[in-house]
Amino acid sequence: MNIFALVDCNNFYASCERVFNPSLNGKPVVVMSNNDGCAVARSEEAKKYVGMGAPIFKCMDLVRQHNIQLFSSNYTLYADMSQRVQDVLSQFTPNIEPYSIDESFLLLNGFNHIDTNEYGQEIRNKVLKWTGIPVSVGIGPTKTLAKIANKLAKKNKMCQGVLDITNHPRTDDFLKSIEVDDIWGIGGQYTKLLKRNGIKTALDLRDANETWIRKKMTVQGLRTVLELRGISCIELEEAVSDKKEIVNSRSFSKDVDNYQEVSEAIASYATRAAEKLRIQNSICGHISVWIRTNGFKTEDPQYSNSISCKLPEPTAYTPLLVKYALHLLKKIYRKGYKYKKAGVILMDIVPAQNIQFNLFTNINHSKNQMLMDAVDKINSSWGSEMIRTGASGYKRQWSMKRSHITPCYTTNWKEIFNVA
DNA sequence: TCTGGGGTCCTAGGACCC
DNA sequence: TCTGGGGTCCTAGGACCC
Repeated sequence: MNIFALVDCNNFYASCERVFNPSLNGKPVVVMSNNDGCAVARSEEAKKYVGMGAPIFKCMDLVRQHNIQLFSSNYTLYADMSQRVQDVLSQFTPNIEPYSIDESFLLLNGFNHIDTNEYGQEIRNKVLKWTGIPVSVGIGPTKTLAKIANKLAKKNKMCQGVLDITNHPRTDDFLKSIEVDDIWGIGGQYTKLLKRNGIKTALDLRDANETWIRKKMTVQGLRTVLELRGISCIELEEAVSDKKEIVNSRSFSKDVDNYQEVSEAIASYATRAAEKLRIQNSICGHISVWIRTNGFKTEDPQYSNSISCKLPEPTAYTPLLVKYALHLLKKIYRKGYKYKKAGVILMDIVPAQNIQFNLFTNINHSKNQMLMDAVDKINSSWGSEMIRTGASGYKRQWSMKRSHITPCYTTNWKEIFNVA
């Protein structure tokens, strides 16, 4: 039998900000999404005032009233802190899967001789001591059950942040206390479907009819049911796999009503997507571009469209990808709308060594490659977009708003010590 | 004034081929 | 009056995750 542990950082982004500013301890802290749009992380103290995903501009009264500390998100900092947490976790087992920026699955097979609750406490204490980040640990025989155990460990003060529900005499009570929408794999649509059919808790779902579930919720739903029964269907994925699709998209900080600015944004997004593509040493064969107006402004005329094309040969060469992205944008751009959001998607991604040169194009691949290597090196040491294509603009008034950003404490000493 | 961004998997249905 | 069937590939869209 497998033993999975899910280690989840508590209120991760808010906790990261606190590590470098301990005066925030005990105070309500909220970290905002890009453009300082909505709440994406809240300290315990802030949870009663600001909902998850709540638009911040609608909460400003409460923010002032309770002196809630607001932060723009700083993903450079959070990614580095995430790596530190993983480094600590990897001391506890060789089998580890970083699942998201704030969660990791650990496989504890063969650890039968130890008390898993104690081991969980050790993990918790060491991560806190070495990184400053508080975590919760849930343990169970499947990933889905480990997720549930983690939820219960967070909810229940008595657990002190750790709960193992493997062969627990109160398993049925535990499952009964979990609503279906709190189960990993059950989102809004399936919750509606299940509740309509009298399936309200994890216990109900565990005991549901397999055939019905398969028919209504595909094999993925069936897997969830089996996992609730303790049958492990979702394995640990230790190898970090290459992305099959790379997306770069942003909302603009203001409405944009001219082609020039939208095209700067698209060029800039294509540039960033191409960088990510090269980081995993891949090339792409398809590119897609989309734009849309602000759906919240129902009084404005709305437009949204997307378009994609196959590239003459797979590439990771920024100038070429920018050229195609702009070519596609021209086809879907319509005058007379106020645009709010746009994106570039790279698809048909394969390893760079799989390149099949097109006999009918005349491209100097090794020269292009050397140029991209040089640009990537410079940008990674001197800051992203230090070198960029002219098409991505100079003034860039559309670019993201981040009014409450903290320094990249762990990765940029120049910034911290204010060196020019 | 102000409402995030980046991914994966599965299925149905159309296109196309023999 | 009569108008095939089966396989495969691709894409769009829907569901989910953090």
